[in-house]
Amino acid sequence: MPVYCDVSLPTPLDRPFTYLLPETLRHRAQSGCRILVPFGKRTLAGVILRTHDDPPETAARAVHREALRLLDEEPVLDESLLKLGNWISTYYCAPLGETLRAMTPLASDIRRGKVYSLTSSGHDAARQFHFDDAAPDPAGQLLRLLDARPLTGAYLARKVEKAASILRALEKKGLVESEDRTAERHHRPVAATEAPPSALAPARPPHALNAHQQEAFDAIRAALDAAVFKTFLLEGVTGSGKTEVYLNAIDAALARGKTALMLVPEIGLTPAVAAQFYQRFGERVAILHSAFHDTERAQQWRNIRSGAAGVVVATRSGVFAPLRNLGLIVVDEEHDQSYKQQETPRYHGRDVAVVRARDAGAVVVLGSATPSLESRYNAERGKYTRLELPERIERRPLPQVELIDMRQEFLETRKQATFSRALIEAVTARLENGEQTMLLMNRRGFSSFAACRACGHRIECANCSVTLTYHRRDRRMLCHYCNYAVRVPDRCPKCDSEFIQFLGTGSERVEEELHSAFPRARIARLDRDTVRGKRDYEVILSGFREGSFDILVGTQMIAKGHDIPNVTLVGVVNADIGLGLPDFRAAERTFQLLTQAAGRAGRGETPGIVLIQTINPDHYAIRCAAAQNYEMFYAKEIEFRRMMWYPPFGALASLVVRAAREEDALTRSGTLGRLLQPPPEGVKVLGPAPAAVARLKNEFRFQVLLKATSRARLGEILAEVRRFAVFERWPAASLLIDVDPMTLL
DNA sequence: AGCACGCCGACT
DNA sequence: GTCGGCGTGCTC
Repeated sequence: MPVYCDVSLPTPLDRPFTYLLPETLRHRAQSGCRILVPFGKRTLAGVILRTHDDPPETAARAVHREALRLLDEEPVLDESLLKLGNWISTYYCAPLGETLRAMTPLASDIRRGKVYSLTSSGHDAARQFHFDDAAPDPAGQLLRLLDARPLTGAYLARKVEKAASILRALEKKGLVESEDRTAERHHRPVAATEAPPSALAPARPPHALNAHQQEAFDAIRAALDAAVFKTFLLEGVTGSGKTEVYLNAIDAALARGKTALMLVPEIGLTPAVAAQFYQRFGERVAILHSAFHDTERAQQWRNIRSGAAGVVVATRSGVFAPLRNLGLIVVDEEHDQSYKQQETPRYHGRDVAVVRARDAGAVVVLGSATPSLESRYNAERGKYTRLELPERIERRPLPQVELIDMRQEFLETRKQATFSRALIEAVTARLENGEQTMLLMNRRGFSSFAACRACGHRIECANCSVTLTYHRRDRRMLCHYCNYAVRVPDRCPKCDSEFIQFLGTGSERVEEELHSAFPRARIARLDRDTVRGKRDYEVILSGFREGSFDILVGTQMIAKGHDIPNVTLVGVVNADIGLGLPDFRAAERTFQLLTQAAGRAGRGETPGIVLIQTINPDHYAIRCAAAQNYEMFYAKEIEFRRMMWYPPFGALASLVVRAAREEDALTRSGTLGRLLQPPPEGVKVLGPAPAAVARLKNEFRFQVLLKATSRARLGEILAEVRRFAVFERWPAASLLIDVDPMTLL
């Protein structure tokens, strides 16, 4: 009977701690179970790494304290998931404890009692209090805390005085909602709201596959038969029917007694997508989504764990779903940025999926119309097997794309207009024919900054080195990084001039201009400002699908994977946003966005057209997207990456040194720079230099980029850097390490 | 990271 | 005379 257990705790201290097991727990504690332990003055939940009888080291004066309570009777992380956690922790330079915590979705089992969160109007209200330190109003304080994440009543009571009564008032006003987690530990049936909508109706018969789909599916089926690890890159143009191939592959996995996992981008997991899976697989489907309440997630998790659900559809963190006997992992839209976690552990869901499948001997299908350079390069080197769907289903044509040179438009009209004459004409025609239009404007707000005509001063955020965006609906200038808000100025805060100019059009303004240009059109907008709650997105989109609107304007949200047959026109208002960003992926992202947006047109019977407005009509990302030619783009971009040592060549990591005091950030990044000078063998070092956003949420940031010839070499250097930071007693949060960064901000 | 302890300036 | 600033040190 083991007497001790080694526990990994969610602290930056990157080592396990040993606890004495009380007798009642000795026969029940297993590795992979969560356990409650005392840690200093606090009580923390950690994951048991192993149980053992090893006596404490005589040299160490360690006195093992006693563990308090076992949270799981059965491991929440089995051997293979613990192993995966170790891999993530090493590869992404994240402490194991924090990694394991990110892998277990059952937070609610620990946090019991009432949990409060903001409603969408609560989030709106919270903005007005942000960083408004002059008025330490307790209601504002609560809103501010909850704006970041849901919190327990107990925690809030400790932080804010009279929290309980204020929360009750806020709840009545509809700003706050609460969830009671007392019934948590009882097993309950799946929440009724998420039940299969028509699972009981006669299940939808599978569509017949066309020749290309069949060929792709046959290859996947053969791999499933062989039951060995293999990764496919399914490259299918927009509208080519990738989903049908996935569904067949999942079917085939189930038929072989295996389970299947499908990952989709954050925004892609809509009730409509869920319904598709329920129709095909009925109650065997579990859905994991970060937008669900903890209770819902916990229930789905148990369905998977118990084996009741053999098909899992999930967003990023679903890659840790407790499936046993895993046969297939599908990663849809594998190029999508939302697969990269933007906090510790900064893992890439797609890459973790491949590693998990490798260990499980499972088959992976990565699907996209615009594969990431990494995946396509892997396919080229034979690491992945390429499958192609070069045609749309039912031989529908790809939409016809036309570039509109907005410089020329200006010369001819002498007007700085948002919409070109051609776009106006095309929208008018759609309105007359009862067809629908989607307009992409990939920037939120009304105008992206306000500047003084007299002195040139720009209204900036008090906490970040960025300009504030004018949001007309809120009647405020907002920071898109920290939510700082100020009233819209009518005079320049610097020189008191009254000539304030609002520059840079955003989606809110495009909507407004559409109303003026087409007074009778029914217009909806889809962006982070109109989509606050988890339902808004689907409500707007299904309204559009059902024909309640003629025009849908929005940010990149509208570009993702929807299939709306009556859309025959896609307009890109400004294709140049993002091209100028100081990021080596700027061209790739622009190409992907434009191609995906273009792919929304002409998915029904009537062919579609796409109009792309740009002032860079010669830029290769825009030209290739207009030609809908991935090959051409890849050929060009891969050469750029090769020349510059950027991914997929070598391995990239971003180090960001941050501190509240500029001096601290400067000296530490300077020290780091000197440590990496001269550059170690096989490594290129860029920086230190001010980060793209040099100040963020009141912290100063300096960045160092490491480009290494090999993964192993990068790992060694990063380990050295971490040892150095610990030795120098830098605060754990002052050094951010991002391995395989997706963005350099 | 939290959370303690510990030593120097502006308040009732 | 206290409250409270954040520097330093520890967590089985």
